[in-house]
Amino acid sequence: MNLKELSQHLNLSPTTVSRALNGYPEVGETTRKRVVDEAHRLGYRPNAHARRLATGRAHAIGYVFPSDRTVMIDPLFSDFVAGAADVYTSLGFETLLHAGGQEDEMSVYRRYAEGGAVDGVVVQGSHVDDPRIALLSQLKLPYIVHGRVGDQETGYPWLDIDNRGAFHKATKLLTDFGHQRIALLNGQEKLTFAFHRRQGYENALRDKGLVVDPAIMFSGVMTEENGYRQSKRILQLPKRPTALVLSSMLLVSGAMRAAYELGLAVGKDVSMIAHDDGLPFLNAEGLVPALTTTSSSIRAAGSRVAELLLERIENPDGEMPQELWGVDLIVRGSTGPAPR
Amino acid sequence: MNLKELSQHLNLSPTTVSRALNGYPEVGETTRKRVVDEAHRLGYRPNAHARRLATGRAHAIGYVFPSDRTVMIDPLFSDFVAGAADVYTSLGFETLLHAGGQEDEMSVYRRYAEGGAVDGVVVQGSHVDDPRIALLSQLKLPYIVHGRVGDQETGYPWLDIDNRGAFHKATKLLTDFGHQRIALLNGQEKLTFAFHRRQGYENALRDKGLVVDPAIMFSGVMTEENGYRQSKRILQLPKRPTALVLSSMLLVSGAMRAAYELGLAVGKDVSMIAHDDGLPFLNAEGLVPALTTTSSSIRAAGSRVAELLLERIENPDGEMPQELWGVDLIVRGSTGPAPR
DNA sequence: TTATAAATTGAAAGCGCTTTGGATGATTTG
DNA sequence: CAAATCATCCAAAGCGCTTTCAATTTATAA
Repeated sequence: MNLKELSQHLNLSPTTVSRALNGYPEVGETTRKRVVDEAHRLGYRPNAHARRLATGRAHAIGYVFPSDRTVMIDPLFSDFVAGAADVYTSLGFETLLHAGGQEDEMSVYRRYAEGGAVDGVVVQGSHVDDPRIALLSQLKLPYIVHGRVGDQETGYPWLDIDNRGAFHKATKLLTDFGHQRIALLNGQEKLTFAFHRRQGYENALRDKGLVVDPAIMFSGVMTEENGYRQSKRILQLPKRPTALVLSSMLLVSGAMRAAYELGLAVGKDVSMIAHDDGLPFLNAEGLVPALTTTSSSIRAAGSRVAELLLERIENPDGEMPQELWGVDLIVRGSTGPAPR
Repeated sequence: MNLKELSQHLNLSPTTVSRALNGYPEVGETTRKRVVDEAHRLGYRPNAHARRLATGRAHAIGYVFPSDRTVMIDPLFSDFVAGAADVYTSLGFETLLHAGGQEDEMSVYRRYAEGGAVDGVVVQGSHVDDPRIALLSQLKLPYIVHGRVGDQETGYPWLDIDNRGAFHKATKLLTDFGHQRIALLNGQEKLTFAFHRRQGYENALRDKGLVVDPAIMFSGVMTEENGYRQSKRILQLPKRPTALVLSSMLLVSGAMRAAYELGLAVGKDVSMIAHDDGLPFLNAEGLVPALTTTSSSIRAAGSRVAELLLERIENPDGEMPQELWGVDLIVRGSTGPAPR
């Protein structure tokens, strides 16, 4: 069943039927109703590709994952995409996923731009020094960045959470509790979010005149195992830290394991505070003691990024969105006064 | 830059250029080279939609997620899709994601089938009684099921791991170690994989004449928190089990936490064995003690499913793929003789 | 009542590609 | 040397939709 057949059924021209279905005003209300009803009755669905070819709009958004496995693998990204897919789906857009393959990320963007496969893309996992932005601007392919490119804030559209502020708050809470030696277990610091978190952490330490000690800092892939290993290493140092700041709930999972094993009571012997992205399978409140967190839903960010991108596609010359989300500090049982 | 322009540059007809680029034999080798080189030089990319309209093939595969959030949310699904996306990408197929929205899953399939948006779909999270299979067969939309529909094995294409066998093996290992009371922490048993795992578990118990006790069995969403809560509940029962069989590494994470908290040594006071889907952020070997697992990479399954689906699209009347993957039992430190 | 504007409808020309059914000239065969 | 075969190439007809432009009908104004 295609447009032509449908229009013959109705004794109308394809033109009119097309207009009726797409809500154009030049068609009488009675005919519109007739058309819509019949289309529904016959289960007519317009051919997506024909429409795209005719309109030049793909009605699709692309997510291309860096070939770097450590990124694709991260459950944060899935949750972020899930939030976005919700939005696209409800607005009739497709969500395209591009992962792996020999073709590199940049050339995928080129193909997207020139082949018209998508109307826009979302850049995830932004690096401190990210070449993708320049390319996309040049390609005139609408895009939005989740995160930021290092400290650059102007000239491109982005949505980010205040990672620096969050980790400043988190660390300050600990110093206010009297902690003097505070460890940091961070993500890969080539990624902007981790870079910012480290800055927040360091600034808070410096505010109190505390030293920044690389021996109690870790930067790497945020797996449970790294959380365990690094915590264990750090908590066995001669000058053991009394608190840990962690970049992910997965790291926490490992860190708690290490603490239990070393016989350290979380919230007493060692305080922990982590950033919680709201991963559905790992709940900060469900831990014992409940975990103090800086908290921000990555899924919500995914949805909002999707909205902003669609607006931007609709109106490319509109204002360039640049949203910085505040992060809540939620104090629970895993943080307490420094032991003496 | 489109086909027409490119062909004018070359003083050839669009026909010849198209053929040269797509590897048809009716074009001279010298011209082909000329065409390919020039196309490359000018950065020509065929318009994806035009090609699709002309060929009638979407060159895309759809993944529609059940509106049930507990499924979309599961990191297993992301890893499964990631594995598949790898394959599609490298073969020039797009991966379409459909999540949420008001449109229900079934009507998305209808739209896909009639609008030609995709060449096929993958059914994930198969239920014991899954209505999707009947619909898809009727729609003549090529598909493949990851998992099975209850005990039905014929009449539809599927790839599954031997969940029943895996959990039989796992439970048998424990009974062979002399365990008499063995708890099960399972996924939602409306999902076939969990249903099968339970069967494997129960059969192994019955083999030894042990009772199946609902009091030490759990079925639900596989989160860390459920792992913790249920293990804690079960390990505090008057007749405490000496071993746990778990359906997911996330459950293990919580279960270990519970064990530590109750002062039970894993591998001695309580044995644990879990199914490991190879999630990259939660490593069974990295636990202490290293976890005994039944192990099977869900990512690899994703890739294989993708391959099978593509073959099926290529050749719809070929043999119907039905693959049952064996599951390895890897014995590590978390299992030991029953304490007396 | 007639000229004019407004509301509806349709014919036809794309969108950029693939593919059928020839053409053309070069090569081989009897 | 004529006939048949090959190797190349091209014109043109779609694929199923949207959209411009024109035609027709109906409502409104003079």
